[in-house]
Amino acid sequence: MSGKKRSTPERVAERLKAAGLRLTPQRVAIYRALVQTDSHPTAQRLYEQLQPELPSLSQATVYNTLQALVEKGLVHEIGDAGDGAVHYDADLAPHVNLVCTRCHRIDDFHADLLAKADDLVAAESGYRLQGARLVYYGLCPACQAEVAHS
Amino acid sequence: MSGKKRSTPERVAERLKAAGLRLTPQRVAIYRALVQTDSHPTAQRLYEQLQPELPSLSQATVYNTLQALVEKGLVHEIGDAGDGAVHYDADLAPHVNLVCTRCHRIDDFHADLLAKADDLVAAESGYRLQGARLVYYGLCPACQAEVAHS
DNA sequence: GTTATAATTTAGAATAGATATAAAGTAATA
DNA sequence: TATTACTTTATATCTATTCTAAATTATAAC
Repeated sequence: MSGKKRSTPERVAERLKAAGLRLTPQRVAIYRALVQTDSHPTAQRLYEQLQPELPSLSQATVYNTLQALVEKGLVHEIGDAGDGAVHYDADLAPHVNLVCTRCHRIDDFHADLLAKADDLVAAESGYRLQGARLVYYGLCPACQAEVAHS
Repeated sequence: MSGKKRSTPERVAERLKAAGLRLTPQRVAIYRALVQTDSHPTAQRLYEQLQPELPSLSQATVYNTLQALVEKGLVHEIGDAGDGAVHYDADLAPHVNLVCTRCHRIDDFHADLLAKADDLVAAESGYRLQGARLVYYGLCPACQAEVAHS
């Protein structure tokens, strides 16, 4: 809900590497931008924001990179906020997103109570959780089985 | 997660009326379809499903109706599940949505623990909550003020 | 350092979910 | 039944996202 510090920018590169991603200027810039903001930007927003810094950046790269980051579990998709665009968040700690249905802003709300729900949900549902927001992302039991066989 | 009964179809009409919406066959059909399913359909899905029953139905009507239902608080937008389309749910009780990042299905998970979070979030954030899912939809304080003045 | 190669970026075209528009139809009220 | 505002419809349009093919580049091996 505030300009609270999110994460250490210096570790952005190492975290990308640790995830098995090649270290390109585009990826570093996109991931760093996400880590440094609380505003849950869309792909378009990131593209516009990084234009000055990376004039050759293409929209496809932003989308590709975001997809890679989500797959590696470095950022979470928040989904759309009624504005028809997907929002992204690099804050992986369990927290509530408050989505304004009028102006489409997304605020954060941290509450210890919510952390306790994670284990319960995971255990009883059979999902493998990939995040803990007010929407839980994960693989359903059927998909876990299919992935294991491939 | 199961074929659990959702709501009484007979009350679909009265609930539409109580919300101040005109009673058209299209609206009744769309709202009833949402109330009767656990599958969190998209606008497109609803359109296809209702084709046999209402051959003249247009996509715009589905979108218009869903928007009206959301505005009146009769259904919730779940947002997209990684498939680029917005999903809808007529189950207004607080519950977790489990979104599979692979096959994009959305399951439900009810937990009493979550109900307790509502009041806390509402009180401390200043939002007026319109729903309680793992994403909370509502109006932010700024929007509440603006709406009050118009 | 070079080189090889597989991943990545790029620009632009293509796709598809969602919205806007204007005309025709219809529910609700008196 | 007549009126009127609200709805529906079909079509055109918008725009977020994905796809494609060619050019580029990060990484590892030499």
